[in-house]
Amino acid sequence: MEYDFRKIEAGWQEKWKGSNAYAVQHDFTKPKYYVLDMFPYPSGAGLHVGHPLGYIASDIFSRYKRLKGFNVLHPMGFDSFGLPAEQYALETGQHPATTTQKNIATFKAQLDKIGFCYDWNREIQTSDPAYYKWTQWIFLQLFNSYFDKKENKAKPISELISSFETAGNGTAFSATEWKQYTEANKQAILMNHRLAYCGIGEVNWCEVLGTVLANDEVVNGMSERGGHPVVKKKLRQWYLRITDYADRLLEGLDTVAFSDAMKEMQSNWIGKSSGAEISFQVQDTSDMLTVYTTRPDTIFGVDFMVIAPELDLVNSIKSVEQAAAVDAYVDYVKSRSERERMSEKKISGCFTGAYALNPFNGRAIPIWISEYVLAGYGTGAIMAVPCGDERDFKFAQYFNIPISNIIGSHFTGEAANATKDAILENSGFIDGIPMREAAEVVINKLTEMGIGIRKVNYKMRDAAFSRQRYWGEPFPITWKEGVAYPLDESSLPLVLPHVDSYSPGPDGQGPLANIPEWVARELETNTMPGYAGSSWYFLRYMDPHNSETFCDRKISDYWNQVDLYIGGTEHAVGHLLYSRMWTKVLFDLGLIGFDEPFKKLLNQGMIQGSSRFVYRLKEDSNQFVSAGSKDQYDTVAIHVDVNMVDALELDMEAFKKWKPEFATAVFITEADGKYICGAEVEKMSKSKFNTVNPDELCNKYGADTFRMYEMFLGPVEQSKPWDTKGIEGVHRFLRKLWRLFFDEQKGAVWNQDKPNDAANKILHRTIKKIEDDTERFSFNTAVSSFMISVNELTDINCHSREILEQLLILLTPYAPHIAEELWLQLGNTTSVLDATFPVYQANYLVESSKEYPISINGKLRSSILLPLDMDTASVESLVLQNEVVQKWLEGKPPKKIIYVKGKMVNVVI
RNA sequence: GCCCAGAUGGCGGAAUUGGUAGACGCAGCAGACUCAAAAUCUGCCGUUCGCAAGGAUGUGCAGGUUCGAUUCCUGUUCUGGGCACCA
Repeated sequence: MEYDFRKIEAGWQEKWKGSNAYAVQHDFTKPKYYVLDMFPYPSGAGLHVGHPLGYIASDIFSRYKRLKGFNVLHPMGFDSFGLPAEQYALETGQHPATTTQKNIATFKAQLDKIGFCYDWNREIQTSDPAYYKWTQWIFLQLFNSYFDKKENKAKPISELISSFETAGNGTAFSATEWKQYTEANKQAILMNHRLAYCGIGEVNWCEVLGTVLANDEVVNGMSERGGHPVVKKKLRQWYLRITDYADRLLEGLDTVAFSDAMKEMQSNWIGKSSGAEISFQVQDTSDMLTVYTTRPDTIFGVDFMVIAPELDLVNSIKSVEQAAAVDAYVDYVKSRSERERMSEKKISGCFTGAYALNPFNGRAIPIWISEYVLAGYGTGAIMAVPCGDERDFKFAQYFNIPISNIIGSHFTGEAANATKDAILENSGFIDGIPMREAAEVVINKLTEMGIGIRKVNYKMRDAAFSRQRYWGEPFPITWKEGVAYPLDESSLPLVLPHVDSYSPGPDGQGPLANIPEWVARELETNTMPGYAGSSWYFLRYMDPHNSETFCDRKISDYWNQVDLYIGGTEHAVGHLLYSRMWTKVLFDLGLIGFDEPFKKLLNQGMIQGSSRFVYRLKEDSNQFVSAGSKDQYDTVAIHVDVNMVDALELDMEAFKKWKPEFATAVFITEADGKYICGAEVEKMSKSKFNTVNPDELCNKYGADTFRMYEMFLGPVEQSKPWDTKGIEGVHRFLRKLWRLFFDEQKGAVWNQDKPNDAANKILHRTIKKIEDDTERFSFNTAVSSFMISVNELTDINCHSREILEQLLILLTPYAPHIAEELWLQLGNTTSVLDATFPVYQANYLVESSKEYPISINGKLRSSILLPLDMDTASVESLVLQNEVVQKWLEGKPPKKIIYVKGKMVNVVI
């Protein structure tokens, strides 16, 4: 009987489906475990081998926890709103809903082939009205809430209104004044408090295309489609007040098991700093220039000011002489994306002709504009201290601005020194004070003078929450006379209407602005961004069909936090921060019982593509030269489909058949007649012809082989290029495992023999290793220890059912199909999915002696077998008697002997 | 530019707490079985000197700490991810 994996896998997938083997019950008496993957965006390209890496890891862990007796929730769904579907609709006229459904069907078929244990009854799709009804509902909760800074939590906005009605807001208006305000006025004030609010933001605007572009669609300041100029345009936008949660998002990091790198990325993104906001009088005007600085102690070292070119202040302070230069520079900056501005190495800027006055000595400080100062951070203006800040120093040098020194010998004039350890010089009233103490003194003085305050600042900005797009959740908002009103909850979902054209609406509005009925109802024409649906989807899986509420509180109390969340680091600061914020809001409003969504986060690495190239001669487009001699010609590298290249050797016949233009290709080969391709690691993408389809591998080798091979590639967290070579080895392993049970000629070879000590030792060592490795997500080493144990059981000719049965349970999470089949063949009547994970027994692994490595001066020279319980003196004397040691000692006594019990011996001479 | 991560044989990787570098697998080489092939099995397999025994050298690069460093520290190079409208 042979290992017919195709029959076995198809058969079991069918049976498991039929028996609802993966249906999850709300058995509140069982301990729960929630394993979640970041759900995919169902792109038209289908699944490639990079997607399943994390899914396989989570599937293994889910199945492992199930064997360990947990009630495991392991759902899957689709993040099905998004730009590519809309783009595709623009190009082909097909409705995004249609193409999205088609793509989802493909994804599901592909996922099912790999044998995942999803409970598809719980599938969610963010573009399904039954789902986004609740996305809209949560948006309304955000809209109807404000952040109470005293209590550091969200509350219903009605509470804020009643406090305005009874006590005003304390400073700006009284209760009486509030009551006299017009409705529009009241709403405008409330808008400043809502967690979801409207404001003005800048977008990438392309006049020619008449549309707003994503950063992705802008290349070098031009639109990707058509290459038209892109400028920034101010538009009304929705925002989420995530900055109010900055501190809690920071503190929450201490309560979750994310990698240190992940925590650091998030905390850098939030970018909390403390310092002061200082207002400088602009010379000969009544204007004040307010800067944010973390170093108020350096105020006497300020040699110039830099303000963001887009600030309105620029226009009011620029001098007549500088006006033309300033306007030209502002125009230049308008054409630059924020990314370009931040990564520009070339120094640029323009003097405004205006001066600010140092409040302590009245010194006139020139005010410049430069693209490296961004309007969105701090006050959009900085005080530049070239002796203490590298960028300021370079700027001063470049523009020949004289540099003052306030830190004495700490500043050489060659480079800035950001030290905080200097004693201040040339610093007026803080002369002679250590910098660390001076900050405090300066802030107090500024506060006294009424021109400065202590200020905590965050780099993080409020999250832009609207898109001028069609394929997203409509906002449940109507506009009446410029005031936004929420729709009644009972009218949800506000269904995305059908459109005939996906072209943008007038004045940068989205396609919804083209629908007369929509506009007539004064509905918001923006839609929500891609991350709206993904900010709370982990909750909906718990209670996916509830039509009364987004998720029943009793149910969310049971399933609680996601115990293990698996996904890529590319979501480090986007999705993860947004979903953490939403969770905190829902918690504050009492809708759920926990305020961090993900207890443990595992980041899977990205599987990159390994591209292959042929080199076409520039002078003759029909000739292709092998990589070995390409330098002798003038060539163009062309991507070729990796599936027709064996390692680096091109299948020349397949290449000729690949595209008609290559049918008569002529090859300049290596001396042995082979055509060798060039190789490069790049992102896996259809356009680079480096994608490998999991379906084909499942067909050829089976899902179990594919699963184990993906794990065997290396640590899940690590990024690596895909290479199909090597999958044979894993397949061979499964066949070898099969042969422990069945012989092709003889049939069953497994027996009821009592296992010997050697077999038990192999089994129990494997139990321990698989359990340890699985717990620490070291799936690659787990696969390797399966290989080792099968090799060893084969070597000792062990076919004992008692051993093999336990091994199958261990293998179930990794290779469920073959495990279930062999389990059945051994005569079991229940599914191996519900078996109990074996318990490791230490007594089989007790050793009494160890082969110790013997080093001389740290270099391995020999080894000696020693009893583990031997005392140090005896060990040392035995080691010294060893002839290799004696040879190295040359009769002299050793300087030192280091004996680490159970590890090694090192003789120092 | 800024933030984060990574680098070990021909290749993917192992070494879990500073203690035998290269487990396991791929590729390769030699052999067994076979009419032949496939499948399977056995042996070899970092580099280098040596007939061998054995030695030297070796974890991106340059230093340092230590009896001992792939592991810790400093600097540096390259590669990957993110940088707020791709998801």
